[in-house]
Amino acid sequence: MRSRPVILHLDLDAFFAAVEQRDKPSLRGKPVVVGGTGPRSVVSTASYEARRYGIHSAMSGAEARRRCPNAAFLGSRFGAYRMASDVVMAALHELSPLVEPLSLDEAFVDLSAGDHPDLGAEAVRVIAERLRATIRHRTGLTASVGAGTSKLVAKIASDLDKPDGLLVVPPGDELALLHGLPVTRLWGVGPATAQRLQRIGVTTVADLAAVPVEELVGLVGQVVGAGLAAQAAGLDDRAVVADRETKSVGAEETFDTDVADLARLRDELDLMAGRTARRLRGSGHSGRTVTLKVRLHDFRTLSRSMTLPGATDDESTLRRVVRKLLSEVDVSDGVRLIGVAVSGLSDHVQDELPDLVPAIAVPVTAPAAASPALPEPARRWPPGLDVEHTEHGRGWVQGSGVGRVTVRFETAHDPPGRVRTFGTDDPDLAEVPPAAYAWVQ
DNA sequence: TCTGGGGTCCTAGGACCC
DNA sequence: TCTGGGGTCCTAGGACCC
Repeated sequence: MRSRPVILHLDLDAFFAAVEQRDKPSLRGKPVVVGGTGPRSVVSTASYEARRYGIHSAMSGAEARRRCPNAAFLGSRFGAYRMASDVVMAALHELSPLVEPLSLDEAFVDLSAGDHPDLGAEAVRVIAERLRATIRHRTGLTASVGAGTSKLVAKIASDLDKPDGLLVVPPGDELALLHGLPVTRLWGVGPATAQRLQRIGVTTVADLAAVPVEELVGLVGQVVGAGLAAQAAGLDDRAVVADRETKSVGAEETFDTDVADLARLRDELDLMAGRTARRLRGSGHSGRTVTLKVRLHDFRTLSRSMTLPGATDDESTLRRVVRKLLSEVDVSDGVRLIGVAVSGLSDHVQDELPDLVPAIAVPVTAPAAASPALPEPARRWPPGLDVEHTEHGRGWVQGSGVGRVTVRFETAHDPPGRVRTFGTDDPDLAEVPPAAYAWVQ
């Protein structure tokens, strides 16, 4: 526990959807859903307008469409989100070197490591308001900020005054704040734990605080049990940790329909192994433990792993290991997801000695017959994609189908723009990377 | 048309070593 | 012919988070 409210938690409001509304003026004030466009996809983020229809993160796209068929359903534009996130994280680093990102849109900051003469509640409020204004100016996005004497309190506080809010919890007010909340607001209380707690009559943090630690430990295990007891008592001295090390890297994919064909599964597995290897190399890692993840048609999830004598980031090694692991799983009833992950990471890529990789007997598949002159794949125009037309300029894909693509021509600083329709093979139309947001002076 | 994709952390059992 | 205990590594599964 700190004596002053020096821990900030910042959370960008409806982040992905807010970036879309910022960059697509015609969608401002309207229900926008990012994700949920594919047959088995789920919602990543819903704008506040869409939330009024009951749409929320992790809801299936089908359900979201049922609730609000007229919402704009867009694919993710990670490039744009990443750029906005980088600007926000840079603003946080101006306050303190101790910044711990939790995701693209969330981070803790420990102000006590920064250059601040006064960190009383009122001074912290001023710092946080200035931060929110800076972020609004540089990114066009709103952020909610919570501040308190611990991570626990700061995180809860940022959530209590959302969106576009600020709540500084003065030292001494922590328990009063926590005890009124449902247990599900605490770290580590998901559906399973919430259900167990409910069975012993615990639904609020105040209820939880009345339960002896030993009983909690018996109910949910040593670590979670002790953690819950501490949170209920308002005790949390976890440090803000900058530069957390990556522990694993992987790639996975859910199929539109279940796949039972072994050759097809192996092809998909090769793709996942390739993505994983590229990501490993991109982050300068290599790892020893290779894990295959398989989700069966009935949603049961299996994993098979193998630890190699030495660390690797090599695509063909991953392919061989993961194929071997696949041969240990019965996939004849169909598979809905397949994934590859590498853990046991080393800090940097090592020279791989060939004899470190065990010889693995892999079922040999006939090499694909060299197919002459593959037909040009059809150009894909997912909704939300950034495009540019030689005559009409920049815009985004509003929809596509039956050989046509509809584009709205507008950018962040325009008024809502006009819509035009083109053939999907129009040579004047091209995909472009997301534009950087121009800070308005 | 139920249930993504990127992760982290914990538990429990068995192998193996001292 | 009795039988320990601690530590580490590996594997599989599950809960949880954004």
